[in-house]
Amino acid sequence: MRVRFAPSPTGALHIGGARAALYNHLAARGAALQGEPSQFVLRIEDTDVERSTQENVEQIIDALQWLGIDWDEGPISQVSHEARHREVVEDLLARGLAYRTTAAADDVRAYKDEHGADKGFRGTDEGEGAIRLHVPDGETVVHDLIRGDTVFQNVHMDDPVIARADGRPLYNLAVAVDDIDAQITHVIRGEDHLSNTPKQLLVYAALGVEPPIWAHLPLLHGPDGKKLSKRHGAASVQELREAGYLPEAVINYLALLGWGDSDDETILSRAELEQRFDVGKVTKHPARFDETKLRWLNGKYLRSLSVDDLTARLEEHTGRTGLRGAVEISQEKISTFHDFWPLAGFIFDGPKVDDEKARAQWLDEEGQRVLAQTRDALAALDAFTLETVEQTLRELPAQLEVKPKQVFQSVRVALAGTTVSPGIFESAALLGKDETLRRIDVAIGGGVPAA
RNA sequence: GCCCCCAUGGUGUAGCGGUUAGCACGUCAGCCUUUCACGCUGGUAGCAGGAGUUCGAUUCUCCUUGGGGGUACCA
Repeated sequence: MRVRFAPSPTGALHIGGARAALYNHLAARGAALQGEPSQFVLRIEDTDVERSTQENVEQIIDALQWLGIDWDEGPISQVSHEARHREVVEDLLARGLAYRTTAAADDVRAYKDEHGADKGFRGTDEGEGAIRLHVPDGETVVHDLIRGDTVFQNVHMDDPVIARADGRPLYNLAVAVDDIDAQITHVIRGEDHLSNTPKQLLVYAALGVEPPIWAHLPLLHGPDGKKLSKRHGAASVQELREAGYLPEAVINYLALLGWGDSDDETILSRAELEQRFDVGKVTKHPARFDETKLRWLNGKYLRSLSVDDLTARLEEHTGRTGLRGAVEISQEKISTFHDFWPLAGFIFDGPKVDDEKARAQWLDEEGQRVLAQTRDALAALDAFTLETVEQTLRELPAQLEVKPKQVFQSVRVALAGTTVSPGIFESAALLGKDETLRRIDVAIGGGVPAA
């Protein structure tokens, strides 16, 4: 099995594209597991030289590598096949399978007005103009691993333009020729290509080459059912990465978006996916990309990481260092990298200053009285550890005859500036005795945290 | 307009003629609990509609409706 991923080099790796890449990759790796020689070819090219910039190509490669999708051949990043394409076009012309015509969109419309809206355009050889392929009578059947057979009546098909008047090749010719040359056996791509497949099949037939096995994936939509775009939030892998998701979670989520197994497992490792994935079982209907479940999955993966591993990733993502202690006490409370700083940032940057409500409720007269007592109790500790801090704080409510919540929340607001934080014993222990007492002092002195 | 594809709860899916229609996310309730989470328990919610075929349709066929794609001298 030889499959390829051939995105248009626009720079961003669209989520739908990433899923197509993943499915190709899983199909190849899965087949390899069965002992079948398999290759995954990466081809980033365009008949439009302008768009195929090195920068765009590199962005896609980078996104693919982040996801952990590797390739056996490629990437082919240049418009390197034009000569070959021209050669094929000349051959088709010479054999009378294609012809030149100056007919443009208006002429095609006029033709349909005359012959019927469902009749495909048929031109005559004028010896100049764009090059169109002759569509023969009959029908063209697309055999698809996911959809079964789809029959297209050739009468409905316009003679497709395969090259511009200046000889530069067009997509439908280029993909077919490139896939033939690369000896691709399975073409797994988005459903948006299904309607154009008959045109490509015509090229295969004209060249006398056995076509590959097709598999057209359903498209991805946004949460509202409309085409996925930036206004839905993240629409590309780069944006997902920036939003603080783990590549493992993204892969797992994408694999399950449009494909399901009779097995009910949800959390699947790369190895399990390679083993179980079956293109034939991909759904036929479009799926909505909804970040809610991705967040949940991401949290699952994030919590399963070792503290060291998570710390390293978080330090890379935030550009800060010395995060380990904070990571350790925050891990079970966050589901993406972006949740980390809002939760634990106070440890490094001081208490939050904008939560007036929390301060009003917990640093009022009663709160300050409790904090004063708390401060004394903590100050008396020789060893300021998680155990001693916890023991001390737990004894306070009874001694002061207040509810436990009064003590814990007042301390929390004094240390963090807000009512949401990692465990309070853990936070105090991490801050250390001096800093903990300092923050409590500041809170008692009027509740205004120091800079 | 023309051609093509698709249709199970709010979302992602399992199901492949007979099931109490399963699982996961979400949501709701409860438990746990120093906050927020995590975790656990339980609940809620679905076969788009209409004709057939059949002893029997979520499952097969057709129509309607709805959604999507294609229709460039774009990819």
